[in-house]
Order: sequence, then structure tokens, then C-alpha cells
Amino acid sequence: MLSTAAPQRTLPTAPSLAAGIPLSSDGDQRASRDVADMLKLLVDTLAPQRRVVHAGDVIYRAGERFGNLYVMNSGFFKLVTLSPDGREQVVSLKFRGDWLGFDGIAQGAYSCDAVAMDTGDIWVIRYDALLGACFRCPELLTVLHAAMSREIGRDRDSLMSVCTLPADARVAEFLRQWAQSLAQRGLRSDQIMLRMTRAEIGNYLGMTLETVSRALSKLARDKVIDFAEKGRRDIRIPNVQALATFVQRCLSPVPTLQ
Amino acid sequence: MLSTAAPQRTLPTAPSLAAGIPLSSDGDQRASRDVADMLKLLVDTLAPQRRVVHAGDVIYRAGERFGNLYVMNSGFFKLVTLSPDGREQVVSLKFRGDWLGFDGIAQGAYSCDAVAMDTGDIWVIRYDALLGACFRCPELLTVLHAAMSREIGRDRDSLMSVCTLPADARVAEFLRQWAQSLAQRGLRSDQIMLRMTRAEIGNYLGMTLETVSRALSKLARDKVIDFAEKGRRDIRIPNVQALATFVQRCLSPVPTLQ
DNA sequence: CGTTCGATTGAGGAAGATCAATTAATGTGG
DNA sequence: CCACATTAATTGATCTTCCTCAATCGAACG
Repeated sequence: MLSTAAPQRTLPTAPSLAAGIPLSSDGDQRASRDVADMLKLLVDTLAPQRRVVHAGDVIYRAGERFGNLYVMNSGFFKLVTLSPDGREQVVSLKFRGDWLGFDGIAQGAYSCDAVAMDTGDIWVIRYDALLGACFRCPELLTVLHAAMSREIGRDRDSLMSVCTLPADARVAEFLRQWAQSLAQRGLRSDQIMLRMTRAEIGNYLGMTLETVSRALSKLARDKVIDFAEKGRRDIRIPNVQALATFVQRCLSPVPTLQ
Repeated sequence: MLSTAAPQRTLPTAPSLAAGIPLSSDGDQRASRDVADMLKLLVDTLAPQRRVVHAGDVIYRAGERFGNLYVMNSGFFKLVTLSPDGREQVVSLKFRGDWLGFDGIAQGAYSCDAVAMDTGDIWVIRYDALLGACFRCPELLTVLHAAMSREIGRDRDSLMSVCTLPADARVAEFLRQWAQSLAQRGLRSDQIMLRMTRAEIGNYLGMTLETVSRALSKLARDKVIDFAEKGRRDIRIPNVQALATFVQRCLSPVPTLQ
């Protein structure tokens, strides 16, 4: 991990509108600092090329020759794989501080599409340049490996959710993870703007869009989430903990007394 | 990847009992060489400590302080994660040439249990020693990153299977992947010895043990697989391609005329 | 040889998929 | 700005797949 020696200033990305409720735990604040530290380190050592992206932009495609890694400074990405027989799967969602392109290292070609879901900016990092820089600055290597390791951990969490949770709980857990991801990056997490359709969410979670819709309706009915006035795309989460307890309630075979 | 300049001799682990049918494709043979090359490189540069393991041995546990990576020379491992609320999930299966422990880098502690499912031997590699060696031998870094990248790719393949395939197809695909893993390592892949119970397989694939059993029975009924005389734990796969076509048949909404 | 654990198979039920109709949001050209 | 077309979301009614429960069988082991 980052050896956070100097009390690095948090980048101005955390509008903590804390209205009494603590929006992020201590762990989240540390994670937020870690992300900021990593980004600063990358800027300082690599002066990466900056690239602005908009919703729909494809940063790399499956099969394309590998050469770059990308680090997200802002925005929101999905990674999509396509099987030979045409099945499509959203395999990962990425936020600020996440890296894109690790899948390409092994085979010399990317194995999925990286698609921007929102406006944002990412940093282009030539892989061989990065390796070179790692020799001059071992800290870079630490950061790189931590990022890859984290990605492996996240992928496993996804598998766990899909394999062990019923549909309702899976959707709740999805929202919880999303909120937590935002919190860990110093972004406000009490209101999340889903930039995915129900179909995309369902694909990611291994269920149909109707089931996603029903699950969200149930969460709203149970007051665990709230829809914004216009559009059912942004979701208010009054209390993240409520999502966690909802998941537990789905798991326990306790009669729901109604 | 490995710059396979010299025609490195394949390690004596590939008893190609080819009885006419090509047991492995050209791609598999290359992969097999790559694995052998990697293992040789590790021996030469790190002279890692060797450790013999037996079924049930736990190499590391979730929460344990991270320090070592492990490279499998032989045997078979499962990685198991446990959620805070007690859900257990087999998140990965590992074979010869695979690395164990990547999940520990990010957090400074392992996030799953690595359990041997069979007798085998693994090499213990201190992470900091590895990093040091990477500076003297950049090839090591390439190999390390390729291994992590491959792991990310595999995890995503798992997610894709679980999310997009019906139960029968998932079991077939599981066997196909297993056979392919063996072939890519120069091991015979026409006969695989499952060292997992139906319950473990089901857990890994996100279904119940009964469903696994029924799927295997169906595969046997359709002559896609064959059970050995004694015990239903080792499975003959007369033709790997048949597994792939079985998966496709499950996907296509073609009436099965019966 | 009985005990235990794993695997198989069947019957019934429940979660979620599919199909379909309706409503809400978004966009487009006049 | 409106009428219209288009896409996304919701909700209901069935239907299918898979889970659950249960009984039986086989293999391994003390």
C-alpha cells in the first residue's frame, strides 16, 4: 500500500455535505486519501496524458493490441466481455482511482471493452513506460500491484454475491457496494446516480431487468431507498446500513410476519 | 509474456498418451511451454523454498498477514472466501503454474483461504524478495504481471458463466474449463479426477449439489462424459468439443424433439 | 459389518424468467 | 413548444428452472 508519510492533501473531490449523518467512515476517509495519494504519485512520476471521455466512449475494445493502462481520475466505466457465442456480460464497474486494462497484460490484447458511462477524465499510461518508471520509483510498483490485487478481490466479491444472494439481496448489495465505492473515494454516497439501465444492472447481477425493477420497487416500498422526483435513475440512500440489514433479512429464513 | 527465445525443453509432466486423438491443441502446447518456462525462471532466479502439501492442508487463511506468494508446481487448490455473515464461496480453482496469494497484496492480509485438494508441491516466494529480484531480472516482473492479469481474466470468465449459463451448461462449461486447464499445462485432459464433492462444485457454480448431480447424470446419459467404473469422482471426457457443443445446445432455444 | 459420508433420484414448491400490457421519460422534427 | 416516436421502467400473469425435502443407494472407513 501507499506509505502515507506526509499528510497529503486530499484532492478537491470530496464535497462532504455532511448534514449531521457521517457520510463516510474512518476507513472510507483513509481509502479516499490512498486514492488521492496514488493519483498524485502517478502525476508526479509519469505526467500521464489526460483524456476526457463522454458517455458511450470506448477506451479499448476486446482483441485490440494491449499497450496502455488507464487510471480514472473521474467518471464511471463498465467493462464488458463478449463470449465467442455472443453472450455479453458486464464484468466490472470502475470508479475514480481504478485502473483499466489489466486484462490485456497476459495475452498482449485486451479481453473486454471498456466503455465510459459518464463524462470523466482518465490518464493514459503506457505500460512499458510504467515499468520503466517502476525501476526508478519502487513505490509505483507497490501501487500498481495493490490495484491489481484489489481488482482480484472485487471480482471475487462479485462472484460471491451472484452465487450466494437471492435477487433482492443482490440488488441491495449492489447499491451498497456502489455507495461504499463512492464513499471510499471521497464522493457523496447518500445519493447515487445510476448511469445504467435496468437491463445493464440485471446483466451485471445475473438477473433480468424485470427482476431488478421489482427489487428496486421493493427497496423503495421498504423505505431503504428513495427515488428522486424526476426519473428513476438516481437513488437516494438515507442510510447505507439499512441496505446491509436488508441483505441480511433476505438471507435469514425468518418469517416476515406479513 | 515470456520471450520464449530458446526452445526450452518441456518439463517431464506431460505424459502424452495420445491414442490417435490429439489431446491438446497447438495453443495448449504453447501454454504448456510458457508454464514450464515460468517455473524454470522462478527456480533460477529465486531458488524458492519447496513445500509439499496434502489434501486439506491450508496454505494461508483469510485475515492472516500477507507476506508470501506461492506458485504451484503440482497439485490442485481451491480458494474459499467467507463473508462476514457466514456465506462461504469457492471463488477460484488453481492448478500447476498458478500463483496463490495475490489477494493479500492490497490489504496486507489474505482475503481467502487457500486449501489443497490433493497432494502436490508449491514454491514459497517471499513477496519482498520477489520485488527485489524483479529489479535484477525484469523478466520476472513480466511473468508476475501476466499471472495476475490471467487471474483477473479467469475470474471474469467465472462471472460470465454464472451469470449467463443455465445450470446444465454451467456444469459442462466447468468440465470443459477444467479439461482445458489440464491440457494447457501439458497434463492429460481426457480423464479428469474431480477432487471436489458435488457440494463444492455446486458452491463454485452457484447451484445446489442436487443440480450438479443431475447435470452430470444428463451429460453421462448424452454420452458427453463417462464415469469411471468405481466411484463417480473421475470423469472421462472422450471429446472435449462435445462439451462445448453441449453448452451451445443448452443456449439455443431449439426444440429438443423429445 | 455397521456407520458415515457422498451421490443419485424423485416429488413438490418457490424464486425468478418470460410474455405482455401500461406508463413514464427522452428525443425529434415540424 | 407540441405531437409523435422511441426507449426505459413498471407491473401483472403465467411458466420454467432450479431449490428443497426426502428416500435410497453406494463407497469408504473404522
